[in-house]
Amino acid sequence: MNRLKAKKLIQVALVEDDPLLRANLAAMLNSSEGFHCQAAYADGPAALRGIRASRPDVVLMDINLPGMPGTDCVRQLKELAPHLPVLMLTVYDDSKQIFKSLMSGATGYLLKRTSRDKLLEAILEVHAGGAPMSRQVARQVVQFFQKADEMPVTTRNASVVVNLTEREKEVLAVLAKGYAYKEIADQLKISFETVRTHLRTIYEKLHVHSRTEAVLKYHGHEGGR
Amino acid sequence: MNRLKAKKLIQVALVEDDPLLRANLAAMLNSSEGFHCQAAYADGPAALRGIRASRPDVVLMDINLPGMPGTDCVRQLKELAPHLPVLMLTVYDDSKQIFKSLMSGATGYLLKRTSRDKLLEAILEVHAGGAPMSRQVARQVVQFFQKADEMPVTTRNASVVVNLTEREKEVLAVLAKGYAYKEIADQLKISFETVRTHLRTIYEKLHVHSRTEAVLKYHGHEGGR
DNA sequence: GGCGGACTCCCCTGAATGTGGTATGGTGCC
DNA sequence: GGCACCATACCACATTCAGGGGAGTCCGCC
Repeated sequence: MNRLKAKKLIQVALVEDDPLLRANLAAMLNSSEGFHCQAAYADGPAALRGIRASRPDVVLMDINLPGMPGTDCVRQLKELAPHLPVLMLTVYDDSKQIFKSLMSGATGYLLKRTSRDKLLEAILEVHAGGAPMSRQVARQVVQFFQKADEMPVTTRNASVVVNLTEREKEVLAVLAKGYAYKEIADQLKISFETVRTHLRTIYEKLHVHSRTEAVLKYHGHEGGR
Repeated sequence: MNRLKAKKLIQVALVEDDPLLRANLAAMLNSSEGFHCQAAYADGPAALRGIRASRPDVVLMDINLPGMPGTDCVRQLKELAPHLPVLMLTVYDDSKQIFKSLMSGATGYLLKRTSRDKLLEAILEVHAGGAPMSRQVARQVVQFFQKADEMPVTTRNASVVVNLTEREKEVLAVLAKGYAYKEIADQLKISFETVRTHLRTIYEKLHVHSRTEAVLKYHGHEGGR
C-alpha cells in the first residue's frame, strides 16, 4: 500500500516491552513512507515521561505491559494529552480487555497479527479521526451491544442452552455447580462414563473445549475469549 | 480495488425504499466481481418474506424504511436467521440510531456516503465474520465506552477475593475467563509453573479444590455446594 | 420393519489440572 | 541483620478432563 500523499510524517510513539517486537515495529514504521517512529518505550512509566515531552501524533501501545497495565497507561496518557490517539495492540481478542481499553481511552484496538499494511492503514485512520478496530474486535464490540439488549431477560437456559437435550441440561447444571464427573454421576444416578459422553456432546454443541468455558457459557459470561 | 479471489459469488439482498438508490446499489453489486444482488426489497415486510426463502449471504439495509423501521426489521430478520450478517446503511451518524441498530442485531453500520469500494470491502468483511463500521460510527462507539465509566462486563471480584494479593487476583481473573494455565502464563508474562504456584495459594485462600469452584466464587455463584 | 435420536455404558490415549515439595530474589519492617 | 511476605520458578506424582473409538437399549415416526 502506497501513501504518496504524505506531506508530513506521522510521528508515532511505541510502547512495547518485547525488545524484538519493538525493534521490528520501529523499523517497519521508519521504512514506510509517511511514518516515523519518534520514540519507543519498554514500559508505561517511561512512555508517560517521554510522551509528555515529545508529543507524537499517534501512540501504538501493547496492552500487556510489565508493571503498569496498558489500560492504566492509556488512562494516564489521556489525562495529559486528551486528543492524542492511542492504538492498542494485543494478541488476545478477549472482550474484557477490549472494553477495559476502550473505556480507558484507547482510540482503536488491533490484534498483533494484523498485517503491516493494515497496521499502517489503521495509524492513518486514527490520525484522521477514526477508530480502527480489527475484525475480531469490532465483532466483539457489536456483540456487546447485542448482548446488552438481551440482558434484561436473558439468563441461563436461554440462547446458549437451547439445543441441549433435557438430560444434557441436567448434566450441565450440575457441572456448573463445580462438581467433579464422578459426583455428577452419583447425583444423577448414572455412570461416570455416561457423564463423559454427555459432556462431550455438550461441549460440541456449545463450541467449547473445557469445563470452565462451558460453565461460563451456562452462567451467561460469554464473549470471554 | 480488485477482488480476484472470488471463488463464489456473495449473494446480497437489498432493503431500500428509494427506487433510484435501490437500482443503483443493485447495479453496482452486479457489476462488481464476486458479488451478486440476489434480491431487492422496498420495505421490511417484503424483505422478511423474501429473505426467509432465499437465504442470502449478506443483507444491506437502509435504516429509514417506510412503515417498519429498519431496526425492527433487523430484529425480526435475526430471529429467523441469527447468523445472517446485516449491514445497516444510513445518512445519519447519530449515536442513538447507531446504538439502536447495533442492539437490534445489525452486524455493521455504514454511512450512505461510503464509497463503492469501501462498501464492497465492508460486505466482504462482514461476510468473513467482521463488523465493519464507518469511521464516524466507530468513533461514536468508542466514545460510548469512554463515557460509560462503569464496567459493562461484570467485575464483582469484591467480597471473596479480598484476601488475595494483587498478582493472585490477576491470575484468578484470567483463570475465570476460561484460559488454560499456559495461556495465563503467556498473558501475564510469567512461567507456567508460577501460574500453578499462584493457583495453589489462591485455592487455599478460597477453600476450593478445583478450577471450576474458584471461578464460581470469583463470579459470585457461591450457593453451589 | 427400518431409521434416527436420546440415553446409557465401556476402552484407550494424551493433555490439563491439583497437590506436595523446594528454592531464589526482592521488599518492607523491626 | 533477621524475618515475613510476595512473586517467581522448577520437580514429581496422582487425579481429572478432553477427545477418539465403539456399542447396546428404548422410543417415535415414516
